[in-house]
Amino acid sequence: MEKKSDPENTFIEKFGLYFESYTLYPRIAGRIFGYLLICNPPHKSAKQIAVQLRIAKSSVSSMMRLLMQSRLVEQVSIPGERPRYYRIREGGWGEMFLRRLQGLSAVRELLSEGLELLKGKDPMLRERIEELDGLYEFFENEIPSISRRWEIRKKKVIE
Amino acid sequence: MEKKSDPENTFIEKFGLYFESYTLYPRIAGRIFGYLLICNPPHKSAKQIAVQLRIAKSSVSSMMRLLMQSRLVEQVSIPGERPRYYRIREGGWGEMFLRRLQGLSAVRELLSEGLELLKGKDPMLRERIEELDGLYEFFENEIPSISRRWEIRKKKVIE
DNA sequence: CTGAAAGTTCAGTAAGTACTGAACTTACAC
DNA sequence: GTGTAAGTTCAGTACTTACTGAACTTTCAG
Repeated sequence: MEKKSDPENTFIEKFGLYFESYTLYPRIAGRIFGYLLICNPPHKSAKQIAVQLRIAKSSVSSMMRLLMQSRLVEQVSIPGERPRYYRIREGGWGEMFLRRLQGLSAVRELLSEGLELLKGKDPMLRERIEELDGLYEFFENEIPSISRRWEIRKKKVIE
Repeated sequence: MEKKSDPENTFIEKFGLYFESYTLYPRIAGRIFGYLLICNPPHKSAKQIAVQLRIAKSSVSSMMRLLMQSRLVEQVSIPGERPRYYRIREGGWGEMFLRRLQGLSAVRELLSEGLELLKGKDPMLRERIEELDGLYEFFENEIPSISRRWEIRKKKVIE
């Protein structure tokens, strides 16, 4: 009988909670990702994951789809072995991170609708929204140089 | 009888949904914030908000507490008038935005627990986590210069 | 081919949270 | 001071989403 609160499980549970609040994916997806971060070997089958985390294989199935779609996880096939294995996809998290940063300024479209509503009224009334919009405009402009520096830094690490 | 889908309400509802998914506050808090972004005059009492948005005054009360705590909204008092009024607090959103960026790298602590678990094992196994940690380390280092540029840009707008 | 394991789908339930309404406390205009 | 409106609290309900289990389809080792 396996303990439920060994360091591995503690890490997995914490990561699940983190994942839930930062990525808006279900906790269970985060547990799986957390497990794939620390398991040995680094690839596991759906069955192994279900058994290890004590979750339904249907949950594993749908979470795997989710993690594959978001390109955080990839499949590995092993010759002569029937099940497919899953492992963390290199660079996947970084790509998602950047995608999220880029997505942040999507709110500007909504804000312009707000400005539209105040058209013709006292310009002072528009300042509330313009301040907010200015922030996202600024941030939008920051992204390209951030990603450029990130690419450079990645290369340096490889060398 | 007031229409439910005039442009104001559409904006408020959209903003509520946006708020919910990006700030992790309840949708109703976003509706209130959205209303305070477009209302005229820009300050409203709890009662006015409750009536306008057709929500319980208890909800307004607790959401106001939330919005005040996060410093997105501030109170205004008007002499000879009993109710307190609320309005968008200048700079509040930007401060929250920065706080969130700064908070992002909190995950590094968790990641170091993960590395701990792989101590003594094949160094290759650690790469999954180190890559992730490297991303947050990079981003952490970016924040100061981003906030510096944001401060500069804010000053320029005032001039 | 074929049986058995791998993998998917989906209806139903559990769990968590947002929101309300009613009962209450507080504050101030008179 | 006092009555009334402002404002708070909280138990309960409604709503949403996560997760499961069972029934199903697919895949492949033998």
